[in-house]
Amino acid sequence: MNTVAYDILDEIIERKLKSRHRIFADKEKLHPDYIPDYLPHREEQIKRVASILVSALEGVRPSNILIYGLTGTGKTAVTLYVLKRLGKKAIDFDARFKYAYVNTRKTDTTYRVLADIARSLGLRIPYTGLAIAEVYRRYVEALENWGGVHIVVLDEIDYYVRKHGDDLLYKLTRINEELEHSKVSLIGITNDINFVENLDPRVRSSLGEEEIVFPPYNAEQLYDILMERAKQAFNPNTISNEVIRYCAALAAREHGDARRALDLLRVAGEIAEREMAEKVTVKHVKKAAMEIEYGRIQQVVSTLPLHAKLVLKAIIVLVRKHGHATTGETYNYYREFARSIGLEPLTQRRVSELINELDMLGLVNAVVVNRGRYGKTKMIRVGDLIDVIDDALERFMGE
DNA sequence: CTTCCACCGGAAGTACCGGTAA
DNA sequence: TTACCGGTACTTCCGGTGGAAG
Repeated sequence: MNTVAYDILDEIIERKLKSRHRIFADKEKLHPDYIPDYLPHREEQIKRVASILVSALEGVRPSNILIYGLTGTGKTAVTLYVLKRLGKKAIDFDARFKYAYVNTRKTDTTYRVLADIARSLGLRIPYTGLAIAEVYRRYVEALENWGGVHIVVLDEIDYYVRKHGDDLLYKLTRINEELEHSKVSLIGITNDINFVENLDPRVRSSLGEEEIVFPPYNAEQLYDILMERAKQAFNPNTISNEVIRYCAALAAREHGDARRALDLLRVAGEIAEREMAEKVTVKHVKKAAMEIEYGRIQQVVSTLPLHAKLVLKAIIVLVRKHGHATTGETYNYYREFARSIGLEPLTQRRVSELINELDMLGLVNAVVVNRGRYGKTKMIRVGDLIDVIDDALERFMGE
């Protein structure tokens, strides 16, 4: 009896192990953070970035760079690609060259941004406890002791500036005035082109010494990108041109987002593998599109603070009833709901902010409207994913 | 043309937490 | 141990506002 159970288990494990390598040869090649050796349709941008930064190898401070482009247009990939190459060359040239990369959406406080920059020089900075001025002091000190060219990449700076203003940017653009033996160059990456307008003019002119625009990819270019990666990521004969073309077309519809296209391809492959299919098909891609969207919602909803969940629930109930909701309606419903489960409700001011946060997370759509005599409020709507959101909400309501 | 609704959203402040340095 | 720091998650206060109604 036992042997039978083991046989079954063995078989499952064996089949699982076999199937794991059936579709993918090297899934890493499709990972969002992977930087490939070849970036199709970005030769221009690579040249620009590289020609600006090479002077670092001679110890000369390169101009600051501001990079614009929508999500998934290769901004981060190109920047890191050039910096990595330069880092290797620096060894041959015996040049003192280092770089820091900070995504200011993920690392979204002044302290942590500065700490990460300082850490890239090998400093040990505690997670908390120090004054920001102290972290800055240590960074400057380390730069002076080191004496090289430090390139600081601030990715998605529009998010940081919106939240905390441009004080840090101002400080960093002027840091060279305090330095004698070292130099610092900044590379700002943003997908919001308008964001520069609300920068301090001094910061704007300094950061924008050089500006590079990354246009969106079209379907054909996306196809080339996917093809290039698919060759490495998939086993032969597991994926067709048709499937790749389909992924490219889907992503092209969304402002030519290459990351999206690669995600689709990777998840489609995972689904095919799970289903023990021989090949990835268009059907798998369609499933992947759904799975990515559902997964995102589950993830976002599950990490929402309790009161944000209650507010979201209130919105869903009201939208189901009337097709839309306003801040006032939402607040009244939320307040009674919170009281009914023995919670002290938050203020309307705070709830108004929570609604904005839900909007930014893409769970709801809130637009400020003026209804004349009937006042000014936010019109809140929820897309066709309302049922998916509600499902996730029910599942994670008890934290 | 003026009123006035139903909010918006900035500013300042409070409480708390996890942490450091000396 | 004590003084202090930054971040989070709020509250309190309040001036501001576009446009339908009067």
